[in-house]
Amino acid sequence: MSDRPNTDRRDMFKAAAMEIACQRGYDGATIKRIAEKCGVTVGSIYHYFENKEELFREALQERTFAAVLEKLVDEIEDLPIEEGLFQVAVRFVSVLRERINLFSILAAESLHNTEIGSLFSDVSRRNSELMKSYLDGKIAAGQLAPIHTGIAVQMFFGHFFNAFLHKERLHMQHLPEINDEFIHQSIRLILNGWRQEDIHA
Amino acid sequence: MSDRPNTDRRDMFKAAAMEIACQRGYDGATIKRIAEKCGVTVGSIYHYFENKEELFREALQERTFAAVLEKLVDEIEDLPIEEGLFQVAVRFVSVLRERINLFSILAAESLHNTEIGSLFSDVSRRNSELMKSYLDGKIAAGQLAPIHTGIAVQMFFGHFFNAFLHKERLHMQHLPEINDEFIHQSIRLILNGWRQEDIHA
Amino acid sequence: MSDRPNTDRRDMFKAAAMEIACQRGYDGATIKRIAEKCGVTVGSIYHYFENKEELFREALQERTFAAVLEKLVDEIEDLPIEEGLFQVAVRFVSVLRERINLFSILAAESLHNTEIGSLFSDVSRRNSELMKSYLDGKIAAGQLAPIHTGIAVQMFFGHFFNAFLHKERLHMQHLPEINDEFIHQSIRLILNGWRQEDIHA
Amino acid sequence: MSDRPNTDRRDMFKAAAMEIACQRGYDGATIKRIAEKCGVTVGSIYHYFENKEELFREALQERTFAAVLEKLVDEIEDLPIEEGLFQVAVRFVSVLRERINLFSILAAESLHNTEIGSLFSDVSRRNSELMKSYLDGKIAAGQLAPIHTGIAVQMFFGHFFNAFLHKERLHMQHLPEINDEFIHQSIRLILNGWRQEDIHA
DNA sequence: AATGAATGAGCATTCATTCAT
DNA sequence: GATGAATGAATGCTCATTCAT
Repeated sequence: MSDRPNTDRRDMFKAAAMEIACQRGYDGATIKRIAEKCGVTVGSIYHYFENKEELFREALQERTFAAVLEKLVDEIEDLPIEEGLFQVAVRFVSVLRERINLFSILAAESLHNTEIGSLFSDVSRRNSELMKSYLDGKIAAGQLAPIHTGIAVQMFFGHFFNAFLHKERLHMQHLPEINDEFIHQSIRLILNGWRQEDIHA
Repeated sequence: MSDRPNTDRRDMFKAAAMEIACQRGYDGATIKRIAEKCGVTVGSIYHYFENKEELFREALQERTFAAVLEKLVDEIEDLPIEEGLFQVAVRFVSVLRERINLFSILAAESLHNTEIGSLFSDVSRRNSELMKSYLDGKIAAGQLAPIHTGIAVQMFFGHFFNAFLHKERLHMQHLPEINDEFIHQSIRLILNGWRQEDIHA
Repeated sequence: MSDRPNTDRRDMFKAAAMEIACQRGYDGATIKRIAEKCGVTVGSIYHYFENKEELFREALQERTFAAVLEKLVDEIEDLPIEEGLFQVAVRFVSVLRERINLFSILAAESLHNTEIGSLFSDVSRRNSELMKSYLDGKIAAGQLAPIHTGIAVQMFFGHFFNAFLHKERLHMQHLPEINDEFIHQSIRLILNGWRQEDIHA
Repeated sequence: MSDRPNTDRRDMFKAAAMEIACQRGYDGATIKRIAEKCGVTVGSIYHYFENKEELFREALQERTFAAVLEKLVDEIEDLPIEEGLFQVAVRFVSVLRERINLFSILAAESLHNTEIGSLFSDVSRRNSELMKSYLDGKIAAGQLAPIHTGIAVQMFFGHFFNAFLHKERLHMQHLPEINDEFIHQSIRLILNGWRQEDIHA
């Protein structure tokens, strides 16, 4: 009836692919390992996906942050910026945590896999735009200094993405835990800057 | 003269390994490809390196940023912070640009290669510590607000690393160019914060 | 029907492995040669066996003498010792002859392959124990002198194993043929000893 | 002055080859490993030996038991047989122990290396003949029963060779230690036989 | 005499993919 | 839908041997 039958089965494969690729990389996520994790044979996967690349492209595409951000931007519209940024950061980190698999692969593979690279680029752009328009609104409303929002957004997401990857994926022990306290301090740093005040006076 | 003679040859292999790995990942940088690029046979590489891992470990280890930062920290000691941070950022970006191969592999492989992961972690820690002690000095001197330097350093390097990777490695076209202007604006953003306040008035 | 399906195919590989290893040793029995002998490609063997070691371990394990000896010991219980020992020796030699491949590998590889070595050791122990309990029974029944059965068993199997290997595997032409006459004389030698005494008069 | 210069150096290589081959087999005794053990480079060995086979052939040839046995046979001529056989066995075992390397390789490689096989065969024949003539003398002197000395000699050496290899090379723990007691018991078994008869009364 | 660099063939193993059943 | 068998190419690595220096 449909050309994409048995969605459950496809999803199972995608989930398994993500999980394994997270631990062993794209090359390490062999079709055999994915099949074994799902309790089927190798050939079976080829019944659902043309090839390995299709499996991964689909799995990655349907697991991005942009969808979450879209809703979120509306919800925080009326909060004070500090609170709004906090909400976004919290959700961002929680999505990273949930979908650590996806982002690991995205980060790692996009560096030498054109297709995944452009997918990453698209996701990144959508996020940037949503966030920029939020910040531009705040500037227009006089709640934020007239900063370069392009750079600001990059700094915002980049900071949390980096911090998360290094702490929770690479387990760098010299780094602070990524919790509410960390997020609060980060945002305060972002908002207030590092400069010693009377200096600014 | 040394127990690791014929440094030239070893260097050639390391450079080739970096270059190929940058384009095709660690797994994609096969010994055969490295050998071909150097115009020798596979076995020849094993005359110089115990195995693939040794080749990469050495190549990566001797291409980190920490050495550069060490000298730099002394040089900028007496500059105003804004200028000091600018110098560090400029040098950081220029090293990234020079050694884009290294950092691509580091970023990509450390996610699922324990050895490279811990190497990355070490490098990261050394950088953090150097920069933190610089910032702590500035705080003690009253030139910087008493911020959480751990987070600040992460934000600083993380921002430029991310921006660079996304722009110059992944070629995300919606992002601004990484030039002096970008660095200046980024640092001003960092120092002043985003907040709209009488403070800034 | 079983978790190790397609027994025929597995058996084919094991048989080929034995045959080649007999002629060229364990190291000389490459997977490629085994595959070629079976008319398949290399990868195909790995569909049936985890690795080379598993292939050989299984092949060897199912070709030991202990199983034969187990039955035989019951059958010869009531025969006179000379006849009983003759039966065992005849069967032992005939199994050696049948499975010359196996024993060659066992003998050769166990000297520098731990796994095969311990397999050989196990087989050897099982044989020893079966034979010892047979001899102990005979001693208890007063049909045999109260000898050190451990050494006796070693001497018994050792003699026929050695004689066989040297004559039929290494083709040492100065040695007598291994036939019924040889076995009879060997057993008479074993039972009566070499000593010249009025005893034998 | 000679076409085989620098005997010391050649001997060093042979000894190293034996030692390594004993632990890892003929194939495992690579030229590189032999060179490393001797503190020279690979190419150096080829200065002394045409190839690997020549190195091993020579090493094996000059390390047999026959020379020892030749002298021994004279010395024991006048001892009672039991004592004579004990002396031979003791010396045989001690030579095995000393040259365990050689005999391991001989036993292992002769099974699939024609050249080594025929070398082993020669050594075996020389030993057999010496021992047979000793036994034949004893029979003629009426000190030994008129046994088939060909088989007897095979049994004698075969037993100790087997026992030694299995116990001290393969470390089969269920087997008795190879010591004077073991040798004594073995010889008594050989001389008196196993049969329980009024004969022995 | 010795070195060190190089080679080419070979090895065990893995993998994405195909396809008859 | 699913399986299991098969393939062919590739991978990291090893080895005996050669040879200019």
